[in-house]
Amino acid sequence: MTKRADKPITLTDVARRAGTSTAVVSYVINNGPRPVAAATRERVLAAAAELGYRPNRIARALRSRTTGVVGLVLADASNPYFAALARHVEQALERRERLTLIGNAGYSADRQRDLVDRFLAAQVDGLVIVSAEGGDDVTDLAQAAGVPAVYVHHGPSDGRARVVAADNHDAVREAVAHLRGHGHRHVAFLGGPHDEGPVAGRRTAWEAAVAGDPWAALLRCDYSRAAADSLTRRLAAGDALPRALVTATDEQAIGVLSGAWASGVAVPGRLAVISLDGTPESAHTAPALTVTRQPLEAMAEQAVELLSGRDPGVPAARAPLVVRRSCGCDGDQHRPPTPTDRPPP
Amino acid sequence: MTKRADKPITLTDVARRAGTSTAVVSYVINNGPRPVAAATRERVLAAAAELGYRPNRIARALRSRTTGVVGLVLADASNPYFAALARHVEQALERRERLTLIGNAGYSADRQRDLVDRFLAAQVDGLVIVSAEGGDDVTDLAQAAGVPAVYVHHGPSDGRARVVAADNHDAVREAVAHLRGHGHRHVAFLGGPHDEGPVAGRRTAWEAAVAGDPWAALLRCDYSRAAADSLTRRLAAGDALPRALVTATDEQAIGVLSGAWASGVAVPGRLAVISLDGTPESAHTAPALTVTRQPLEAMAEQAVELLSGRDPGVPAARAPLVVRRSCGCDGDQHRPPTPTDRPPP
DNA sequence: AACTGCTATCTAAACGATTAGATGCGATGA
DNA sequence: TCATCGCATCTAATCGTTTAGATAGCAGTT
Repeated sequence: MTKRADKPITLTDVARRAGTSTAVVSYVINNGPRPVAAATRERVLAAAAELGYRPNRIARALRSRTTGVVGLVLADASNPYFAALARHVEQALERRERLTLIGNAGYSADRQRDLVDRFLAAQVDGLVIVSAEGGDDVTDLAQAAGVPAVYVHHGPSDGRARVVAADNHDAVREAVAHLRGHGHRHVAFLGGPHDEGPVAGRRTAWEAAVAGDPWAALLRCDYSRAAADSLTRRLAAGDALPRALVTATDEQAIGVLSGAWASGVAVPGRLAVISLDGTPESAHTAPALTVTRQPLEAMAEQAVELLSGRDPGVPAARAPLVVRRSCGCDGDQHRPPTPTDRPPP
Repeated sequence: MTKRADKPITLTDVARRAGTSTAVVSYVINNGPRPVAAATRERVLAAAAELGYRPNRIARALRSRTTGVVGLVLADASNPYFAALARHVEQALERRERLTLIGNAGYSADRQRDLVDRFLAAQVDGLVIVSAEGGDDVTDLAQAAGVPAVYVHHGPSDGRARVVAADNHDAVREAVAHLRGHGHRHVAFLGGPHDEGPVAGRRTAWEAAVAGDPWAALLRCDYSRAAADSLTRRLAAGDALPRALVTATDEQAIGVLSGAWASGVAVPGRLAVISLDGTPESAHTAPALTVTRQPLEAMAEQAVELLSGRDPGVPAARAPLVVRRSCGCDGDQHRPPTPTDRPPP
């Protein structure tokens, strides 16, 4: 309790107090590479406790060349899907007693590169890159620094980088089949503006699922609520809305919902919707979204595991169909919302 | 381009190559405390560039006792309000070329303390604590380590700690007045389960605004979508819903919306709603929420400014009323959603 | 010629931990 | 009794920067 802000306690202080050298103190603190006599260990522990000693991780990092810090680069922290992914990555790292440096690239390849640069200068032990289409390939930077890097959700496709992404083929097939089960002959798809990326995988999966149906419409817009909202209003105004729609992302689905509401289009009555993300937000839209829930936690866990060099080898978990209201089912309309969707504070 | 992963370039390498001592290299790199002759400076810069030298921030931190890293502790990263706040804090730090260590306390005072402990061990230059009611007071820890700490949104009320929070009095008054303008005599309030915290400030502001109206109902539930959703369903089932409601948070408002939808209650027709947060999500609910938007960016900026010791002295910015649909106005129903709400990727 | 003042640079001591190699010492075996 | 072995511990180098103090060279003064 006598520690002063202006004079932090160091290893040397503890050693002096315990009447040993700094080496033994170090051995005790981290069950060091060499054993210490029980009596001495006690003395050291006591001294450390009395002085309130806290190891200086910076000094440790300098010497041992490992910081216990991992850099997390986000394409867009505003997007709840990415934000949820980030949360799970942070938790997975926390479980392993590592700290998370976070940074937001805002869809800019330059800023992404810059961030990785700064993280590397801070000597991170690893990099997790939650990237979107158009994200720069920073594998070379990481490799030059000898730091392991893993992409999550989307990564360069040249095979040089490790990428963790869920396989959506089954999920999309299931979503389309479910809407067909509601009697919809033609199931449309709302994809992203470009053709690359994991969401393109979703699109091709949809194409496979509706193969042979020339009336199945492919729509495109940005992965944003605003874009999907105005697209929906435009289609509604031109009476060109499909009756059943699978959206690539929750953001788009939420935009569709608000656009439909504003246009007086009933969901699911006039337009049935299933989204392919399943972020927590999807449980409390009006109406609640039926989704195929991405295994975000498993993806985060796998990514962090890959950083440690261990290759879990497990294929990505499947995305289960979560039936709620927007597809035309009763969903949980009459049950209280499930508490697992968002635990109360 | 010849740098190898296994042999990082150090100051010494650059010095050797430039034919100088390490001191001058250091002086050049950071426009050091001493001047360097122009010619020498050129040689050093050239050598550094050729070798691809990147200063080791860990070593620098050890020597100069400043890491350029700030710790950000979040009460709940799942909550979009906190998440948005976190994003703005990260951006404010980014602007000052500082890195952000992030951690999620999950409403646990123990974990919050633990996180602060670990951040301090990592020698952060400052702490930003986005806390909720019940968050532990960690000022003592930070103070003992001589690290500046700032609370955002909510902090200990004993006056020892610096706390940044928006003043909501005017905002609440404005919200109530707006609903009265729509002809509602009695404006109810949905607050949190407890009475402490900044949201209690919102509650007392409401009490002041509806003073003299004995029919103005005070409702309470957790700050979660699920809780507000089921509360709304229960009230609707018992025909006990108010006609006009101000909610303390967006999360609650969104829960009210989904509960109302599931109960067949029309918003804003049967129930008018205004929320007091104004996170980006609120623009794309069905119907779009009328809110008083918290000046999150200003709060983040102010918090980070406080960390640097400068006291901006500015009072918290007011929360402006953003009129959309849920209050009964036309809102932006017929305009496409404003692009500033969520920029497309 | 000796001295003063500058400037540009070098030398070397920190920062706080980790850890290989040296040392001291008691027990064991021949 | 003396070498040998193991254990517990100490000594000191090291990680890559920063920066105060020493130094060298040169121009200007007296």
